[in-house]
Amino acid sequence: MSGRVTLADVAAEAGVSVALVSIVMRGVPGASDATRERVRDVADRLGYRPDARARLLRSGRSRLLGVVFGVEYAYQGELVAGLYAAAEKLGYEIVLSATTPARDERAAVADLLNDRCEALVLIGSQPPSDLTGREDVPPVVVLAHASEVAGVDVVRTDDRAGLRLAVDHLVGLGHTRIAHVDGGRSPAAADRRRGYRAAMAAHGLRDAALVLPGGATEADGAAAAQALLAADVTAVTVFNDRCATGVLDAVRRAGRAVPEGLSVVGYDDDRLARLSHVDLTTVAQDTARMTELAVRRAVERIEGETVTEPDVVIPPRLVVRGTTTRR
Amino acid sequence: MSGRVTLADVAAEAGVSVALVSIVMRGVPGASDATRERVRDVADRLGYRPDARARLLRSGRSRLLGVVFGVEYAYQGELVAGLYAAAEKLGYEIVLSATTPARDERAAVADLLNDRCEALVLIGSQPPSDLTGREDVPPVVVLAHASEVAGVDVVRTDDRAGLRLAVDHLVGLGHTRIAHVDGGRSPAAADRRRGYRAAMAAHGLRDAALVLPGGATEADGAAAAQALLAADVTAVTVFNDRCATGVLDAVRRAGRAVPEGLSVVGYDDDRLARLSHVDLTTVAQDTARMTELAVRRAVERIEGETVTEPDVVIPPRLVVRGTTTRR
DNA sequence: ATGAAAGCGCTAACAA
DNA sequence: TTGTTAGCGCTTTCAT
Repeated sequence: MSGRVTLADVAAEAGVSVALVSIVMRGVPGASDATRERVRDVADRLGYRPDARARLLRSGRSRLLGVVFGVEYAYQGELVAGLYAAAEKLGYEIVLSATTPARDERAAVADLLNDRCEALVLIGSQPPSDLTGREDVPPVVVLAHASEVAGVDVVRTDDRAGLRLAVDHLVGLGHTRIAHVDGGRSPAAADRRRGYRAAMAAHGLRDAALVLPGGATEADGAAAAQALLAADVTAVTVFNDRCATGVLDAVRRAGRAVPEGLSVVGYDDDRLARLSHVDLTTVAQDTARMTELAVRRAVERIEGETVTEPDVVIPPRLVVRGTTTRR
Repeated sequence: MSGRVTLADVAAEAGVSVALVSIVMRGVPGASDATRERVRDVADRLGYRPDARARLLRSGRSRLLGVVFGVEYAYQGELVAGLYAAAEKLGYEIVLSATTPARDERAAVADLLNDRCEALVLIGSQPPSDLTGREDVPPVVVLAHASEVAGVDVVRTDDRAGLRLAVDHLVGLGHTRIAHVDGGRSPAAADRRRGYRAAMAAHGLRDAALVLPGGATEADGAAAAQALLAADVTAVTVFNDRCATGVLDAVRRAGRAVPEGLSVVGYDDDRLARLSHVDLTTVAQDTARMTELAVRRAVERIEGETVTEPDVVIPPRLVVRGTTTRR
């Protein structure tokens, strides 16, 4: 069995009180260096591991940050990795709770709540109704997309600006007939679609705007490619890189060259886009900065600091690669 | 704050003892239906959530299954989803601990151990040395690849048989010059490579066997494509579907048609392979069955049942799609 | 069917 | 610097 060795065991073996061992294990002041070393030795030898639960129970705090994410989305994985790093720096621990096709965000959140997380970070989902209205609920930070839900913090990329960047780039290359493949019900889809429309309008291209139904995955992109080929366009902005990859592949297989016959811009700059054989022009989100800020915000809320701006918006960055060209 | 409502609060409000509320909340016998209903009502109204930690602390058991997985691998995500489902059926809870580029399996496992998980399921990694030799360590189940580590259970697909299936299929189509793109340091790579070699030998093609260095991602596959094009082969088996996708794309962009100029077989049957525009012939692992068996095995160990076969091997299944053809 | 009391492993006051 | 004590929220005897 795991964790059979308790503080008391270590204390007995080292010939000191449990309180002293506790002090040593936590690394707080209040023990002599000699004792410290001896206790550490004994603990190591016995294979002592602090019982996270007992510790939290007593201290009244968990220092736990709950993270809800979709286990099938690689880009969300990158965010999770960033959250781990950021949390560690601030002395908090990450508790993961995945959504799956059979497990919705409500279930994911419930687990986190039972674990007494001090704040929740939501990636790729909106706060379920459990989290709103109730009084005894921890602070919530929505990461990487906007949220209309009242009382939650948001850390996100300026997706409108992102699409503005994409459209500007394409217009700069001489394109005017530019379509947009939509993200469907994905939380960030609406913002990106609006950004596309606004950018087109800003270039006097309001009437040329064309939004095609899409989604968040390669299959959605491949499906959208048919409509895209039928439409009279020379360029397209796509909801995200996964979807763009699908577009790319289907378009090429239909015999239309990219970028010569069609310029394609993705979104996210995920691993996929950077692959040399994909080499996708895309809008990059500053993942490291976003995760850092999300954790910082969560901690600010936990520690009761006053937050002036609940909606933190990070500027995106255009990464020009090989799927766009002058028309 | 979360979880401010305690058993005692509910008890006071309902006018009963905490012990009775505990009985009701756990759904065990020992309370009248009337009381049961009243207590439940009060608990709901107060928004009571049992404190997982306190509960575990006292009961001595956690009913927690720790899962280590790589957050960037979609296929592992499918396994995680299956584990959630299987664990729920048996009344266990899943605790996720991700490995990331900055967080190795040792760190991931340490967290799980501190959480007092009663068993560990490892996907995509081998047990770190912390887990071996020590006495006070929970049972470990390695999922989806073989392990040489003593004392751990393994639930995996018969990868040798999987490659046998792939090679048989290609030979049946008339191919004899068949290469294999390797999985590099991935835990399952060695087995698949050996399976490939054995299958080639079985067809009298030992001398035609050609193993090319690859890896687990699209980029690795794209890189391997160069060597593949230079080699005099008409077909290739690839370590996994992600890598195969990279191969596919790079090969086609080099002007070689698939399957006409090169037949390609992947491995995993992940979402990627099923996409209509990828349509990859591949070896499918029975994900649902594997996760089910992994959880079952973990629970058997926890409950001290005698296990006769520590290495559970599931047969793979060939899924013929559009990337293979007669030569 | 219900309640009182002990204690899980730990931390936090406080005392020595 | 070190030890003593109380108690976190819950489950588990054991009474009633």
